[in-house]
Amino acid sequence: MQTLSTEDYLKAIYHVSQSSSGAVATTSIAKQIGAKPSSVTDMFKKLSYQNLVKYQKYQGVSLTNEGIKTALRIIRKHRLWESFLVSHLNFNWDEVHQVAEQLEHIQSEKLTNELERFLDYPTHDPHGDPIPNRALFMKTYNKILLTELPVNKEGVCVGVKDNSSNFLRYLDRRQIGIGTPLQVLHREDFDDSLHIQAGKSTLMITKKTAENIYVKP
Amino acid sequence: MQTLSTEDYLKAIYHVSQSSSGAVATTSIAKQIGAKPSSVTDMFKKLSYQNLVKYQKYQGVSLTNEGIKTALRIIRKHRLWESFLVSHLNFNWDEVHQVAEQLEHIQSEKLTNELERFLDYPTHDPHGDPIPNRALFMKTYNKILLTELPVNKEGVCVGVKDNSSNFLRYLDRRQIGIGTPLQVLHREDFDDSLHIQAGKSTLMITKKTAENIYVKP
DNA sequence: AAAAAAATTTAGACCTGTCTAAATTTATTA
DNA sequence: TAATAAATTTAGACAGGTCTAAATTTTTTT
Repeated sequence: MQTLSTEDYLKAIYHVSQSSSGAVATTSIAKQIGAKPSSVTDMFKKLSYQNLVKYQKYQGVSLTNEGIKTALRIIRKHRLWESFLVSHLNFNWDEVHQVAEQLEHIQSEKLTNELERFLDYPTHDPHGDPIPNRALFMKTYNKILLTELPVNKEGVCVGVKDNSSNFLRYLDRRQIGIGTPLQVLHREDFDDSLHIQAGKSTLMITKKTAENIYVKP
Repeated sequence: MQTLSTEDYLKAIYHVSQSSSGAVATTSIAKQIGAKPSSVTDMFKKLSYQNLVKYQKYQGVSLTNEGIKTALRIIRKHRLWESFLVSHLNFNWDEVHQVAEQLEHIQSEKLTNELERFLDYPTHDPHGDPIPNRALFMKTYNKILLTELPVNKEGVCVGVKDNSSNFLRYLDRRQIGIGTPLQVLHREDFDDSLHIQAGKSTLMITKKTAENIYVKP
């Protein structure tokens, strides 16, 4: 049984390790958690003692199998709750994160599994991220960044990289969401901006925006 | 903004003060919370410093208006979540308490209010306890203990005093629940046991059982 | 490869909430 | 009412998680 804090660290380590290769550095977790590197070192030692991470001084950490399982259990809960908030409690996709950060720590297998059933076994959360099932397995389809979609090839928005409220609300205003058909009409060499077809409207987006949208070709 | 612990204490103080008159004693809270009296004293000082309770050395505590409001906000969440667990997640009324103890600490007004809307503004939880509304007001109808119901007078079960799993499952087996029509057919002088009509069946219950069932005449 | 910069760890401190053991106050009983 | 019992508080300690400041190691740059 983990404390709130160890759960937060395991999740952070999992996420950082997904988006980079090799061991996870102290500083990267400090940034993610919002703590000082010295605090992170302390926690690395505790997690190592519990066999949730492999830790070598000055070399960062990597999750053990047990650590991965614990992280996935938390991510499962986080994403199920996000789905619930959007589908039944009138939350917008930019509002769910903060609340799900709290709900993900609730300990009750029955609650988690019944919530999953109630939601009819969703496979993806409101941001397009896959939800681990009861066996902690998740289906990840091969998605690419919108910047990598060849010109004129048709795709569908299946996720976002940046989950900030700012970005998500910006997408709302542009009427881009999960499931929106996307197509790159023209790539501007000068500043890498893109002219795209999004649903029924055409619009211009910057490289930075395109780098945060996942599409399935 | 309160910590988990202060919220637990406020709720405990509220409950104890409801079922007894005058100031709330250190020991009674120690029992309720499962902590040592010395710890309770420490917490009383902290709560007093925050103006959530009035505290006089050796004289126990009483909630301030602010303390009452905070306690009711937690009780509101607790009872809404219990209702949700029973009505949508297949929990039995004896299983909800432990999980609701966790969920009641989630901080999000929107979540609470949307949950209330989703449940269609319930006024009572699965144990018959009233749910404070958004303004923290709750309807309490005048209920009496089954022991106080005159012989042959018809009543309806509207709540239970003992919320333990043991007792609730016992009632399940006897097919007594919220809404069940109850009538005392005969009171046995020898041991105060009662012959009662419960729905369509007649059965015998002890005084101790009857003392934990609330009825509306 | 030496010097400088960046990352990481250690040492010592603090805060919250808890505990035990001892001291004090209040309540009960003889 | 004096003695005893019960309740309460104080004092000092500890564990978890955090911090700052200083020391150490690794990485980068010249």
